[in-house]
Amino acid sequence: MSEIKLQHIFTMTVLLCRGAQFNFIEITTADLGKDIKRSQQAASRHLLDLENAGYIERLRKGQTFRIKITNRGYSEIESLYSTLKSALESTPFSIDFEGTVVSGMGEGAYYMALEGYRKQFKEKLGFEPYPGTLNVKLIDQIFMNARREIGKYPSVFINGFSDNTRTYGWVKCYKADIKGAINNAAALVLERTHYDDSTLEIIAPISLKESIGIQNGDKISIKVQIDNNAQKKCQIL
Amino acid sequence: MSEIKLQHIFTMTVLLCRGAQFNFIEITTADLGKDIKRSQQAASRHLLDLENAGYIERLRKGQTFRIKITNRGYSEIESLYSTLKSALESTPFSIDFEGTVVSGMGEGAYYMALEGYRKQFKEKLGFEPYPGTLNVKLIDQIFMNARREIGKYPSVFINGFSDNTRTYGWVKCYKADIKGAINNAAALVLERTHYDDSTLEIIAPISLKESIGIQNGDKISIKVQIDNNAQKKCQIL
DNA sequence: ATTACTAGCTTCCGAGTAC
DNA sequence: TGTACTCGGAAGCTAGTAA
Repeated sequence: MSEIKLQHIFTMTVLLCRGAQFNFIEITTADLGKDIKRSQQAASRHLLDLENAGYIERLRKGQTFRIKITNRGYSEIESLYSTLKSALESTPFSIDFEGTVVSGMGEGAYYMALEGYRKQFKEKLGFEPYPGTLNVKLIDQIFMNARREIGKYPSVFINGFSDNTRTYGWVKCYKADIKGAINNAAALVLERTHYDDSTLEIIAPISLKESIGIQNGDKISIKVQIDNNAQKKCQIL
Repeated sequence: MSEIKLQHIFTMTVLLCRGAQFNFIEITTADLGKDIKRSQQAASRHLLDLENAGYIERLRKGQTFRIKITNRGYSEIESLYSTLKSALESTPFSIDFEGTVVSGMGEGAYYMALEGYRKQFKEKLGFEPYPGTLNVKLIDQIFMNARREIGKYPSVFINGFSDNTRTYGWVKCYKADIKGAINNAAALVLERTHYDDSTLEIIAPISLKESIGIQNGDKISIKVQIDNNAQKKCQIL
C-alpha cells in the first residue's frame, strides 16, 4: 500500500505532468498552488513535506527552486495508481442474485424448441439448451433492481426472427453460474417477456430440475457474468 | 477535474474491489475501517458523506447496510484514475539539456568514419551521420546529473566490433532535438569516451556547424527523447 | 452485533507577512 | 518578484458511548 499522503497526490501528479520524473523543472509555489487548487502557502508546505519524505529533490537557483521527483517518489505514486487500476479494471464483473425456483408456464419450453432460436443458441453459446427455462423468483428488491440493469451490459445477442405466422423478439444471454450446481448456464433478457423484473429466466444444457435435483420452492444463488473488456466501452457511454 | 474528496478515495476503492459497482454488497463500517486503515467511526462518516454526495446508495437490512456505488460515484473515481493515468503514462519522456558548443578533438570524426559504426547507424537510426560529433559542454550540475542517467534508459544500441588492430565499444543512441534547429539528431552514450559527464556528444545527418550556423561557444538547448513504452519496463526493474 | 453522535485532538489550509 | 513562517480556523481523525 502506498505511504504517500492523500493531500500530496495532486501535487505529485502536477510535477509528473510537467516532466519532473526526468528533469529538474522550474515551477514556482504560486503556479503549483494554482494547479493543485490550493494556496501558494499550501503548495510550499507540500514541497517541504515531500522533500523531507524523500519523494522529491530540490535545487536552489537564486530565489527559486528546481524540482525533480526521486525514484522513491515515483514508486509511491505508481503504487497508488496500481491500486486504483486494479480496483477499476480487475473488479469481478458479475452480479449476484438470490431467488426461489418457481414453476414456469410452459412458455419457456415452447420458445426453446423453436429452430430459429435453437440454432443461434448452439452457435453463440456453445450448447443446445434443455427445452424449458428455469424461472427464479427474486427474493429481494435489490435483486430486482439489478435484474433491470443487466440488459444494459454487453451480451451474447440472439436475433429475433419471423416465421409464417408471427415474429419473435431478440434475446440477450449472459453467462451464469448456479452456485453449488453448474457453471455453464445463461441468464436471459428477453425483448418480449411474460415476466416482470422480479423473475430471472435461466437456460442450461441440461435439465436443472432433473439432474441437479432443484425443485420448485428451492432457494438458489446465481452469479451472472458481465464481459470484463466490453465493460469499459459501456462505462464511457 | 474530480470533485471527490481525497479522503474518500480509498473508501471508494475498497467498495469497488468488493464488487459494489454492480451489487449491493454487505460490509460493516468496522471492516471498511480496517481496509482503509481508519477507525470504524471514520468509515461510518465516509459512508454518510458519500451517500449525501450521491456517490453511493445504501439499503438498510436490519442493523447493517448494503452498499452500491452509483453511476455518478463511479464516474468520479474513474475521472481521478484518468488524471493519474495520463500523468503517469503520457508524460513527456524526454530530458532537456543546455550547454555550449565546444570544439572536439577530431576523435568524433574518426569514429564516425569507421564502417563498423556507419553501417549500424544507417540501419538503426535511419541516417548516415555527418562525420564528426557536436560536443556540448553542459552548463549546470543538473544537466550533468541527467547526463549520467540517460544511459540507463532503453536506446538504439550500436554494437561494438573489432578490426585487425583493436576493438571498439558499443554506443547507445537517443533520438534528440536541437531546439530551433533540427529534430532528427541523436545523443550518444559511449562505452568508451574521452569525455566526462559534463559533455554531451551529438550526431546528425548534416553538419550542424555548417548548415545551421552553430559555432563554438554558442549556447544550445537539446531535448533527448526516451522511449515511452519501453519506459515502463525500466521502472519495474 | 451493528451504526453513528459527541468531544477533543491533530492535520491541513489560507491569510498575513518576514525575508 | 520568489519562499516559507506564524496564526486562526476548518476539516478529519480517534475514542467513548448511545441507540
